[in-house]
Parts: sequence; structure tokens; C-alpha cells
Amino acid sequence: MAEARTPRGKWIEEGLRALAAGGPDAVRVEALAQSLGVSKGGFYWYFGDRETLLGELLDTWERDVTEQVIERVESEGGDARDKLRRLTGVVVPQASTDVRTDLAVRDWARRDERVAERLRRVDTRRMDYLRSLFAAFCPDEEEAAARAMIAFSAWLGSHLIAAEHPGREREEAWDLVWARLLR
Amino acid sequence: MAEARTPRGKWIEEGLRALAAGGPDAVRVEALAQSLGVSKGGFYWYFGDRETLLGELLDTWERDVTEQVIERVESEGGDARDKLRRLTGVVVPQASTDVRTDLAVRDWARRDERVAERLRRVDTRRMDYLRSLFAAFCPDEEEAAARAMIAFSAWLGSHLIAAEHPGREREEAWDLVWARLLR
Amino acid sequence: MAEARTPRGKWIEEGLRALAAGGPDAVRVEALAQSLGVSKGGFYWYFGDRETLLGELLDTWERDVTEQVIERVESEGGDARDKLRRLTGVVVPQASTDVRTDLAVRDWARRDERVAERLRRVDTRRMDYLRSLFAAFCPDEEEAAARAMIAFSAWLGSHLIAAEHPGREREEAWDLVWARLLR
Amino acid sequence: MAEARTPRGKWIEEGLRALAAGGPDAVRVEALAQSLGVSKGGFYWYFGDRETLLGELLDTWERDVTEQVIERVESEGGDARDKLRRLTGVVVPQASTDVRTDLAVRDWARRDERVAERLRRVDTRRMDYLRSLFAAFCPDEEEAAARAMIAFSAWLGSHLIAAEHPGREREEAWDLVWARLLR
DNA sequence: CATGAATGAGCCTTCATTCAT
DNA sequence: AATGAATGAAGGCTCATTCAT
Repeated sequence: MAEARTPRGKWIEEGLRALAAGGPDAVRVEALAQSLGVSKGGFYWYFGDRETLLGELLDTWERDVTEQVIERVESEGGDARDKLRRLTGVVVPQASTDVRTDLAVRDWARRDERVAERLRRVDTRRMDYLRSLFAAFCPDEEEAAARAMIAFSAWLGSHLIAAEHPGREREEAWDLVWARLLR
Repeated sequence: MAEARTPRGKWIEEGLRALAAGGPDAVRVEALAQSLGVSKGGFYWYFGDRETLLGELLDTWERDVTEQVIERVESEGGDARDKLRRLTGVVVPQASTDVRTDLAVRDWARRDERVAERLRRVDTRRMDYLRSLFAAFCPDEEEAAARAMIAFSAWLGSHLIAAEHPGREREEAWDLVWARLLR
Repeated sequence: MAEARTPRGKWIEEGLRALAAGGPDAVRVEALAQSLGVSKGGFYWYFGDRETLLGELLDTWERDVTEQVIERVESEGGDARDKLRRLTGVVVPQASTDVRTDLAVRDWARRDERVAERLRRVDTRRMDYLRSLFAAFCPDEEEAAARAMIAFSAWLGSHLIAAEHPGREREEAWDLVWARLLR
Repeated sequence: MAEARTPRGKWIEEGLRALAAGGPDAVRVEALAQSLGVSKGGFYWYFGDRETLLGELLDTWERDVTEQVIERVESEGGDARDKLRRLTGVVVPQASTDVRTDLAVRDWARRDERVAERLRRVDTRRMDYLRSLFAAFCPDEEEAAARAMIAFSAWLGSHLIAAEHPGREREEAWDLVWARLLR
């Protein structure tokens, strides 16, 4: 049994990389093949179809940013505030958990209802988790919900907003926002 | 001299519409022509090539979401809180000020440094304005900066996060967030 | 208004030629373009789709081998026997009425129900006409029907059967068959 | 020495099936392998390349529709008319003697001179046999030749002509034709 | 200004074939 | 003999662009 030179996983990995970098349109069979140093034909051995790959990219992303991340955060213990701090800091050397992948999927969802549905599922799952963490130290349910939303928005916003020198060091401003959320 | 059947502005308008709906890749010369009910010939008369149109779309967007919006908000008077309230509510039947355009540009910026530069300029301008409004009733400068960021993030986030039933009515949660910012 | 260098009709003509020579699979956009001395891209100006061309080839063939042929045969007068003689001899410098086109369509029909349906329509029309001609001098209806079938089969068969020296000159044998049908 | 899991004959059988169903273009190595439930590796073990298989399909077909059929018809005795009746009715559960195979080969012959040559050989052999049978009760040699041709054409035609309701029941009309040939 | 037509590059997919195991 | 994997040559389709009128 010969080992695959370019196993299925490699294609997905490269696909996620491309997705993060350039959105779904950048997930081009030929480009992936070239990045992997193989001929594009080989792609079809595994996937039959570009659509299929795209679907599996979403599958992988979905799993990694929900179950996997939550598990990781939970497994290390600590109180809700610790977990929240860890959550944003989860540095995973995985294309699927790259914020850019998240942003790319969000963009994609705006044009494709199937993706939108998935995103709804994923976001609902994440918001539920976030809210539950905030609820651990926010007596008011509404307050917890609001903080969860701000936290999520802030995470996205900090990667989306391009403003320079917003008064003082950008980083510091976000740290302040974050500190207030954990108060 | 007859009026142009399809003046420059029409192409830009349609271009912005396409950009908002499907991102830069959706700004296809042929598609625009079809939407306008003309052949693409006229397009090349005005723009020479697709890149040029794309550039002008950004020009238009840049002007509309900065100067134009600020002017409009300022011209109607009131205190800073009034202006902030108006800011988010600015309902303009213009493709350029559609949030989706903003999101599309943000996505685009991730792949194109030239767009990123523009976005930096625009975001900086907006953040400055936002911060100045918050500063009007926030004695602490850091606090004003933090609120400005949250406000901007919340604006984007409320259109980006797809979670369903975040505890209670989605709208209400965002209203709460907004109310806290204006406190 | 510039004259099309390669008008729609040219593509159809070339398509029929390819169809006659190699069956539907030989109707390749690229091959046609090359035969016409243009780039394959131009094809899509007219047809949008290979399927569309294929459909129009059938339309053209259908019209040419029914209405057109019958009209031509009828217009020159004479009695039924004259018309029958003319029918087989209709030498038209048109790809659509080339026997090979007929055979190609027949082959195609075996794999594609939509084509089969068309062929049924066409064959029914032709058989009706054939039968009506035979009926003009065959008192017995059954006899006319049988002769029509033999005539049609003979027409196809004479182009399909590849046997050499069937006893004597091939041509003569078919002439004999034909003579008996007109008796 | 284990038996071959998929012996040579299986490939040929499946190949003939594909040929009958979709013509030579449908004889695709991968498709055959899938039908046989194996990978295409074995194919190249036996045949080296597609051309070789195609050649053997023709070999098999040639043998089966000439020697084999004639032998079978002869072996059961009876007079010429009996044999003729049996000839058309030869129901063999073999892909090679399926009329569709015959039609496919005929189509193929139009595009490939090598196949055309084979078909000539086969048709000559069959016509000779047919003529000899008719000659047994047709004193006139020309008459026998004509009937042989009509018989052959009718066999092909009855499977080729798609007309509906040719006056009365299709079947009956062909029976009448056949009856006249045996008169 | 605008149309009809055509070009060519780029991408997706299929399939015969090859190769190491 | 057979499998999993990969190659490369077609061939279909899209789209920015060009050009003559």
C-alpha cells in the first residue's frame, strides 16, 4: 500500500490556506495543485469535484472552530474569565482557526445561502458558549448576552477595522475594551 | 449633442451595487452592461478597463462614507449623542453607504494592499470622527477611544454575526449594547 | 453593422458536417472553430452552449429532411413513381440531407431519448409520405405499407451494408430491388 | 496459481456490452473497471491499451456473428426456409450478437477504415450465406441476391427506423415483409 | 457612444496511461 | 494481477479586452 504522496488532508489544508487568503474564488484546483507541487489531475482522485472540496473545507472549519476550540479551552480548566482570556488567545497553527478563514467564510455566506446556513449554525454555537461563560460572572442575563455580542464583534472588529493610531496604540485600545468586558 | 445614454455615473452606481452584492469579483463588465441594458461597448469608452472602474468605485465609496456622511450628520445639529444616534441610522438609498459595500471592501482589502491602504485612510477618518463624538461626553480619552471601537465593531458585527436567538431577540441585544455606549 | 465573419449559419453547417462525419461526439467546439478558421471563443457569441448547437443541428436536419425534401419532390410534378424515383435521387449539396447525417442521428438516438423522440417524429413523417406515394399505385394498403418499409430500409441498408461483390455488381442488385418496389 | 479474479473474457464481455450500449466511445477503461467492480489496473495487464481491447472486441464480434451463428443455424437442420426463419430469431444471450452491437460497429466503420474493412469481410460472409439460403428456393440468381439484400436491410431497418404506427401495427408490417421474402 | 463579433487566457473536468507497491 | 495515486492532453465555458462600423 503506497503512501499517498498528497493525501486528502493535504488538499484540504492547502484549500483552507487559499480560502483564508483569498476567499472561495481563490480555491482553484490548479492553484492548489501547484502549491502542493503535483498535477491538478490528482485532485480528482480524491474529490471528484471542486464543490466537494469546498464542502469539506467548510466541514473542517466548522468542526475546528466549534467543538475543537471549545474542548481545548475547557480542558485546561480555570474559571470563566480564564477561559475567556484563553479563548481569544487560542493560537492554533491551523488554517481553519485562522481569523481570516472566519472572515472569508462570512463573506462567502453573504453570497451563498448554503454557507449562510452553516455560518448560522456555527455562530449560534459559539455565541451560546460565549454567553455561558459571561453568565458565570454576570448575574444579569441581558448583560451577559450583550457582553457576548460585544466580545464577538470585538474579535472580528479588531481584525477588520483598519484605522491607524486610534488616539493611542491600537493594541492598547483593544486591551481596554477587553478588560471592561471581563470586569 | 445628445445626452449619453448611459452616463459614467450609471456604471459606477451599478458597479457599487454589484460590489455590495458579490464583492469585487462580481463587478464584471458584461454583467453590469446587461443590468444596464446596454452592450459593454460604452463601458470601455468611459473607463478603459475594469481596473479603472474598480478604482472609481472605491473613490466614490470613500467620499460617500466619510465626508458625505459626516456632513449630513453634522448639518442636522443636536448634541453628540444625537449625532451618534443619527450616524447609525443614516438611511441613504445609496449603494456606496450600504453596509454590504463596506464589508465587501473590507474583504477586498485583505487581498489587495492598495485597497487596504484606502481602507486604512477611510477607517482612520471615521474612527477620528467617532472618537470625537464620544469625547464630547466621555471625559476620559481612553474611554472615548474604547467606545468608538466598540461602536464601530458593533456596527460591523451586527451585520456579520449570523447567530440565531442569542438568548433573546437579537435586535434587543444590540439595542442594549448601543444604549450602554451612549450612557 | 458589421457583417459577421462567421455567422450562425456557418457554425451549423460545419456542425452538420462534423455530425455526419463523426457523430455527435465529433461536434467539438474547438474542432469546428478550427475548421472555420476562427477562435473557439467566438462560438459562444452565438450559442452559449454546445448543447444549444447540437439542438439546432437537429432542428435544421429535421426541417431539411422532411418539409424541404417533400416540397422539392412534390414541386417537380410527375406521378407517384416519378416522385419515388426522384426521392432517392435527391442530390442536395447540403450536409443535413447527407445520408450520413441520417445515420449519425439514428446512432445518436439510441443513446439519447430526446433525440430518439425527434427521430420518431421525423421517421413517422417520412414513412407517411412514402406510404402515400406507394398507395398511389398499390391498391392494397398493407402492400403499400410493406413497400414503404422496404424502401426505407433499402435506402438505409444500401449505405450501411458493406458487403462486397454480392454475386454481381452491388449497384445492380440494389437497382433490381428498387425496380421491384416500383412494379 | 490462483485464478484471475477478472479474466480477460470478462473485460471483453463488458466491453461488448458498452459497445452495444454506447458505441466505441463508450468503451472507456475506467467505466468497464467500475462495472466489473475492480480497478483498471488489471485491464492494462491483459490489454496494454484501449486500442487492443477494441480490436479484440471486433475479433469476438466477427467470429460470433459469422461462424458461430452460421454453425448454430446449420446444426439444427431443416430446409432453407427454416434456417432463414431461425436466423433472424437467433436469440443469443451474448452481447456480440446483439443487433445494437452490429449497429454500433457499422457506425464505427464510418469513421475508421480498419473497422470498415472488417465490416466488409463480415458483411460479405453473411450476405454470401444469406444468398445461398435464398438460392435454395429461388431459381433466379438475381432474385436470390435481391432478396438477401432486402432481408439484411430489413433486419437492420426494423431496428433502425423509428416511425410510429406505419399504417397499422409495426410488427405486422415487418411480418408481411418477411413473409414475402420467404414466398 | 454603442453594437456585434471575435480573441485568448484561465479554469474545471474527463480520461487514457503510467508507476510504485 | 490488482490497487492507489498521479500525469497530461483534451475539451468545455467564462470573461476581460479589442476592433470595425
